[in-house]
Amino acid sequence: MPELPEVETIVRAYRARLEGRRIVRFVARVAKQAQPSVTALRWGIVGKRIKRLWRRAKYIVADLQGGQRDAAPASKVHGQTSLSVAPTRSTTHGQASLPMATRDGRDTGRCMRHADGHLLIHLRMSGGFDWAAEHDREPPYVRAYFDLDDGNRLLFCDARKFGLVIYTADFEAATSHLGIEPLERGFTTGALEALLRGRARQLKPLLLDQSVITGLGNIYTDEALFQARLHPTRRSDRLARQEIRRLRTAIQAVLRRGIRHHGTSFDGVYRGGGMRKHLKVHGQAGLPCKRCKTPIEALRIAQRGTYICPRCQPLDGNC
DNA sequence: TGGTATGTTCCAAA
DNA sequence: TTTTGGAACATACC
Repeated sequence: MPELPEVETIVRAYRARLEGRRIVRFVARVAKQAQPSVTALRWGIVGKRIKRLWRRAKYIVADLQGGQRDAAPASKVHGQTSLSVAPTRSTTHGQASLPMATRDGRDTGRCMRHADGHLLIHLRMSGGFDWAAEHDREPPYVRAYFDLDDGNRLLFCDARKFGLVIYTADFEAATSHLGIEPLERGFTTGALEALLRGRARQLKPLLLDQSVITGLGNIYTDEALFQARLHPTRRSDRLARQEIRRLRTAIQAVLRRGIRHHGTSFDGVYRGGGMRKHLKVHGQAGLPCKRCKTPIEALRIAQRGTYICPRCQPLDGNC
């Protein structure tokens, strides 16, 4: 389900009911989906208030604020004796200690617990949110949940278990691998030109690379390349300035259109949006191109199903 | 049964 | 060094 428009849609839908709420309990049922660990995540988020809910790339981000003396239920974490030491008066200036392990696994003893910090959630292939109260019985695939101070329970559902729930005290470091936001001011033709000319890669895998441009996934990449009339295997450093301008415009247009329609429903996992019926090439193999009536072709590029109009998106020449 | 799936990461090969 | 291909992750669906 989730590319930028789907994540943005979820953020907008949940913002009003999450901002200002305090997380009073966190349960993870699949340990590997909680990072850096279930214990560290619980320690980082429980007792804190969600100051702001927003999106960075395909991550749902909750800016956290504060923490209570009894915030982390340390003594209730069985088998974690190192956590049985409750936060001391150091919480008065916003920090407490948390045992941490180094990369090679040694316990360094302690590091600082930040009063604030950030909760990041990545939905990967099949993740999504839900409210417990909206069901008589628990819906399927609940992998984690958050109890809030207003009595509500936010569910993190994820059939394929690829999604991630992350706590970080250093947001900059945690997101330093991410590229430019395509809907922000800085995403100019010049900025895109620099990104494209700086490497010699095929367009489609380059657009899917989150360290270059964030938010595009398989569907919106196909749509953007179609709108820009560019073949997905064109080399990034061989586009004319005019083609780069078209590509920038197309990327922003398809993402904004996706947001406007609340994203794209797909394979029954995500049922939110209506963008599906506005797709022009993705998943349309054999159907006539909306622009020139040529049948849409299905290709395999970078191991991803890829859809193009062979006439509108020629490998060389112009449409 | 086999192929495919909206994402990401890691490793090997070119 | 950079880029590409393949596999892996876990599960559902056609």
